[in-house]
Amino acid sequence: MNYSEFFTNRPTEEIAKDLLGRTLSFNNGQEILAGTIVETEAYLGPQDRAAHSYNGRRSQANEGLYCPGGHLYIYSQRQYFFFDVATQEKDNPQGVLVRAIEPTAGLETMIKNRNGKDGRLVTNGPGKMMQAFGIHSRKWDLAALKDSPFTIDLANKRQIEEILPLPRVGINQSDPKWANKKLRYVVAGNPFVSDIKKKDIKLNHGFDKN
DNA sequence: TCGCGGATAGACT
DNA sequence: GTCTATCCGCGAG
Repeated sequence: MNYSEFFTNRPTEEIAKDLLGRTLSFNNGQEILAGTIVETEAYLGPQDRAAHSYNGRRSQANEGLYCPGGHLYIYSQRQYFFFDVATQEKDNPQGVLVRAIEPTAGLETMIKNRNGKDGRLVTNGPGKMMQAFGIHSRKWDLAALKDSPFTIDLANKRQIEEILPLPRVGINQSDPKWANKKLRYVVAGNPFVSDIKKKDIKLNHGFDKN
C-alpha cells in the first residue's frame, strides 16, 4: 500500500476514518515528532458548502486540494497552520484535515514549541498540533507526502473501540445541511480530541489493548 | 468547568 | 472592508 492508493479509489469519508489510530510523524531535522491521529475531518469538494473548494473555487491559496491524492494542502489562517492531505484523483478537490494527535514521540520538544503548554493542550486542535511540530510556514504545501518530512504509517494501526461521527468545527452555519453533516471523526473517549469534556474521557483513551 | 470576546493575518470582493 | 476549517484568557458559578 502506498500513499496514492490509500488516498484515492474510495470515498473521502472512509479515508478520514481509516486515518484514525495511525501514526503521523514529522522530521524537523533534529528529531522525529510523532503522535497517533485521533481526530479528522472530511471535505467533499465543490458541492460541500464548508469546503475551500466549494463551487469550484480555485486559487494559489487552495491549489493543494486539486493535487492528486496523497499530496499536502497546508493552509494558514490567523497566525496558525492546518495540515490537510488531498484525496481522490487530480482536479477532484477533496481532502482530509488532521485535527488532533496523541503524542508518542518528541513530547518534550512539542511542549517547548507550545510555550510550555502541557498535557492535552499540546496537540488537541489543528493549529496547536502544527505549532507543536514547530511549523511556521507553508513550505510543504503542494508537496507529495512521500517527498516531505511528514510520514503516515500505513502498515500499522492502533485498534479503536469506537469511532464517533460529529459535525465539523468552526464552519459557516449559513447552510445547516452541510454545517450539520457528520464529517468529523474522532476516537471516542480520547483526551486529545478537541473540546472533549472531562467526564467523556476513557481510561484506555478509546483504544483496544495492543 | 463553562461561555464569551478579543487577537491577529492572509485571501478575496 | 469583510470573512474565516482557531486559540487563549478572563470572569462567573
